[in-house]
Amino acid sequence: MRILLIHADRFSFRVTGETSVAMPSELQKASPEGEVAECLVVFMAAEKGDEADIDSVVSQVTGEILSLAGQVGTDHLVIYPYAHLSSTLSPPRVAVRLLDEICRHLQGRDHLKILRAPFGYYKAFEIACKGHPLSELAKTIIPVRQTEGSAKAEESEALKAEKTLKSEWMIITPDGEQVSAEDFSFSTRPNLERLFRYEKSGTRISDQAPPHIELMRRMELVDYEPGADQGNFRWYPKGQLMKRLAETYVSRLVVGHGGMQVETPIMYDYQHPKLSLYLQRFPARQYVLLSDQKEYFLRFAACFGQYLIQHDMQISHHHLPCKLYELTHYSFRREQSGELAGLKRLRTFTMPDLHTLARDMEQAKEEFIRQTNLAIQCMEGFGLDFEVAIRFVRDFADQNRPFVEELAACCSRPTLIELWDERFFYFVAKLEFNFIDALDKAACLSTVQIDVENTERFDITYVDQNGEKQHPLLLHASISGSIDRVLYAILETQAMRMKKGQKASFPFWLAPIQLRLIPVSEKFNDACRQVLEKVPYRIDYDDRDISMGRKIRDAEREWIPYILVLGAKEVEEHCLNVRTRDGAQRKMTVPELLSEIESQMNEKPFLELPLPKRLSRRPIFVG
RNA sequence: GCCGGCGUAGCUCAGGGGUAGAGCAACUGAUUCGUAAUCAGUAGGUCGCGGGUUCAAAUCCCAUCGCCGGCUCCA
Repeated sequence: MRILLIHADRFSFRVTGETSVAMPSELQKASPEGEVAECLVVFMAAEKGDEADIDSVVSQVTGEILSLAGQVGTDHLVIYPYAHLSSTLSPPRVAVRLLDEICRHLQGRDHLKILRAPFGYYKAFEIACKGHPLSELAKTIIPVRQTEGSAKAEESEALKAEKTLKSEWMIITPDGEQVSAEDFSFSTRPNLERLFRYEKSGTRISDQAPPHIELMRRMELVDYEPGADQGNFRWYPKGQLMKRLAETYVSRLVVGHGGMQVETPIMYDYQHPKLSLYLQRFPARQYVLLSDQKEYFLRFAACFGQYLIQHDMQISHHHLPCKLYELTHYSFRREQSGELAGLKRLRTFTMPDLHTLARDMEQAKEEFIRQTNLAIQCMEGFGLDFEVAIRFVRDFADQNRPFVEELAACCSRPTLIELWDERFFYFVAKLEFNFIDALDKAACLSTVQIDVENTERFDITYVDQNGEKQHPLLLHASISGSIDRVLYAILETQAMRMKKGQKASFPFWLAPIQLRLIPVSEKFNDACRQVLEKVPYRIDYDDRDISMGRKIRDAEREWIPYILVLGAKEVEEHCLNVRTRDGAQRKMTVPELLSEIESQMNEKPFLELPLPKRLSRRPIFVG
């Protein structure tokens, strides 16, 4: 940071216009004009690199100012952002933060009178420099990298709070019985015990890579992309198909539940007064994008976009509960590099995000239960097993016993409860469905939360029976959790089955290839083509010039649910020889086969195969 | 982000200061096949990228990127 200090007999300024980095919030913190008699004027410009250690820059700058003010004997200070002091300016966000901090520190000295000029505006000024030896001083302040102990000083309030946060762990059974988690007999719920130990101590033991990583590549679903930032994957046709199917399924569930689907921007103004307040609770966890001079952050969920819509909506009590839904394609979280893990944790991911405005706590609880049931239905559709954890602020749980018991009952399994003495976050209740993977590690999928803070912060209101504006309660829900993570859970589930010696398989509606025709020899290619036309599912045929045994093997390794072998016998008898994942072979007609499949689709979405139907025409994406 | 391990052909991996290796896949040919791998041949590599040491580096050293694990973290 560069500073220029001038001891003056007189100083005045006034704002004349906005620059490209103007932000309205500055005008609330600083005056648009001002005039002082005898004073010390501090011109300053934040430079690139200052963000490496804000605290050190602030303490050095305030040190310089206080020392000079003492020497020249003045109590009047003018803090004046002046970009022209440097040719390597910091981002505006950093500059404003430095200004704020410096002013805050100086204001701590009661005797000082401080006048602050706004950042980001053109200003006219007049100055009368005293001209004595100490009256002019220019300095360059360089951040001192702090030692490791204090490097975490930037830690946000919320994170600090979480560290000191004490919690109690309970288990509640579906019939409402509650015991301390330490005393609960986990013998029938080994995964619940794993979740509890994992949540309580946070340590894990593993020396292997999660098995879904090999599977996602071998099955040609998803892969790393070395040309992108870490945690940004490439999706091959089969993976992209499964992803779209999963997305379609979840979106249909939510819209069926009353969610009004919207789409909101993926990037937001870093200086937006309301958003930046929210962001400060969780610093340095998002991608920042520089466009022209302005900075934007990439959303980490649909919250912002939906808050901003809800703020502008006209909502009466007749409209509640009011639900906005978005499939956030994409959400971005700049996780630490060491935290990334295959499809389990990405930096760019897709997540369904539902926000429900509720009139009062009764309505919020009602919706909470409905959305929990929807999440259960969703997990069943994906064929996923899960363990339930619910976190409450203790007072809320005490005052809402019947609700807690009803929740436990509708989860119909023993549920882990965490009780917090105080509320440090925006929610009073948070339900999670946790998946336990092949390495006994937990990952959160579905979640439902009651938010008691953000409708006020973002000024979201509805008009009640008396015509008065009220802040509603807000429910956050992700019915499936991240779609990428759903795929991780499906693959891990299959890896666990294989470990037990069982055959892996996808739910029929999600299988990229649902049926494969295998001609006994080239002579039957035509017959295959005829069957192909009669089957309205994702069906292909293996016309490669290789042995039949080999074709069977390849189809089995792709986990294809139905393998149809076609030779002289079948053509003659007008039937199909159907091989299924259980190894059985059955003779069936096409209509018989179709009616069996119909029930397996179970009213789930269907999408066409985005690949050539002839295997001989299909390129190879991975080894 | 920190600590540790790894990076050689499209894939899985061997080699370890002096001519770059295998299996599978690909390609060509033979084969026309009855329920988890038909046979033969051909082609394929700046040994992650960048520096350094050396007569000589895939090999040793430094730096960097990526992957995996642990810590931390997951609004």
